[in-house]
Amino acid sequence: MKRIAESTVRRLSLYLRFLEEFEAQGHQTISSGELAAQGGTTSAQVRKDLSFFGSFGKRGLGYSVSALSASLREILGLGRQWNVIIVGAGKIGAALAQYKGFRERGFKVIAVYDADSTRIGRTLDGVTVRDQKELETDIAKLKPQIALIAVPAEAAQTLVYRLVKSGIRAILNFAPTPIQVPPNVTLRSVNMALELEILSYALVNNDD
Amino acid sequence: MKRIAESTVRRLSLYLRFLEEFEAQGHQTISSGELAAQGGTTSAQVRKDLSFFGSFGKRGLGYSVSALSASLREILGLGRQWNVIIVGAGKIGAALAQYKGFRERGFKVIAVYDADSTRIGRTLDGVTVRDQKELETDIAKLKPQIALIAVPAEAAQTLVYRLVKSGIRAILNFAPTPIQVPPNVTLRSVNMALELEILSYALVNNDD
DNA sequence: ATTAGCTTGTGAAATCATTCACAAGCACAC
DNA sequence: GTGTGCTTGTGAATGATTTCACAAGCTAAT
Repeated sequence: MKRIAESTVRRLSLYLRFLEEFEAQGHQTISSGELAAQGGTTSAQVRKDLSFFGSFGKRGLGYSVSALSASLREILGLGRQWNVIIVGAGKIGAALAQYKGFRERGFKVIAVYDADSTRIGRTLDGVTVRDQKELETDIAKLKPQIALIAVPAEAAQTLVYRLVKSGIRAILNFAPTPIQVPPNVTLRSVNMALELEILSYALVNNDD
Repeated sequence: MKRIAESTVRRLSLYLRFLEEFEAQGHQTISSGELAAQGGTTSAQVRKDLSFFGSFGKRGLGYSVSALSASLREILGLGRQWNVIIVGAGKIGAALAQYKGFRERGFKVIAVYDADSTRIGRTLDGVTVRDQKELETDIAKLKPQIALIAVPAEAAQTLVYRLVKSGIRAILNFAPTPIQVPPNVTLRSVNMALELEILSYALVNNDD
């Protein structure tokens, strides 16, 4: 299949949220326009996004909420549980470990690691913080598919090498530094200070 | 000035990081190629990004590290302190309130709010959690420019209306829901579960 | 059965972003 | 001062994404 743009995947994920809300409200069908209104996009965009994966609607009627939800879950690979490890049990790592939103979407935090002996042994929402020395053996045993990294910037790249070598193929990085990964590994980064700098730029430059 | 793409602003912010590292290492000048290598982009991209704002380099030589740093800080509006409030003192809000990276870049958390009486009165890194009822009067008095929101999804949109009405013009949203803002307000959203879903998609669909 | 009223799916067009490629400019050596 | 070696700044070309616009298809009413 043709490569799909990340922006498209991101929107599909949003559409799925709305569909679930719609379903909870008891609606049977939804049009591309209604879906678009929720996500701040256009009906043409919605239809184009979906068209990359097939044809899910009925002309004149719209989309079946439940059928489209199911299709999107299938496309996004959400029909299963993903096992996640978190490396770094500082403020951010601990907050992530206890974040309910992951579990609701099928992402289960199965282990948390840190290098600091004062943090090792603590329990976060039922998961005990382990020594990062155990990473390699634990990954071999537990086979997590996704790693979240919330370690200091200096430690991030070295850690990523270790994770990749151990077989991790998807990483979500919260350390405020760019990371290199080989092409068969997917990396996404969330850099909160950088988001604030973009806001700063907007505040200084927007003369609406 | 012509509207600048967000991706460009994001990269400028990254370049600034590298320049600061370079400066700490005692380098005087840097070429677009060196800057690009750090940020995983190309030298042409670096030069194009900068060209939107002027001409900062010397042909044959490259850029003065200190001069370019200063220019980027100026462009990004970082030559000043920005006052930030955080609404929501749960796990994520509390982690944000204590995150050192903001302060280092000139973003000062001056107040934290919550609706839950068990959280009100707690102190997070020198800032006491206040009742969200005080938001309007506090904003009028303290004039923060930026708000971070870390409240439950259901509460987010209503909160944003209140913030906008009180004069906030830049919002960083961590609540896992899309938010509407008027055109004179800049909104950015960080949705962690959504990032994981993009990783899920990649895991299911990448056959490298 | 035909019509009216919607809504999809999708090529084509338009817009936006990145990469190419090269003239112009600077520093240093001789 | 002339030449050599780099590196910038930038139009032009390419590539990617979004928007447009409309034929095709479905439902329900008559």
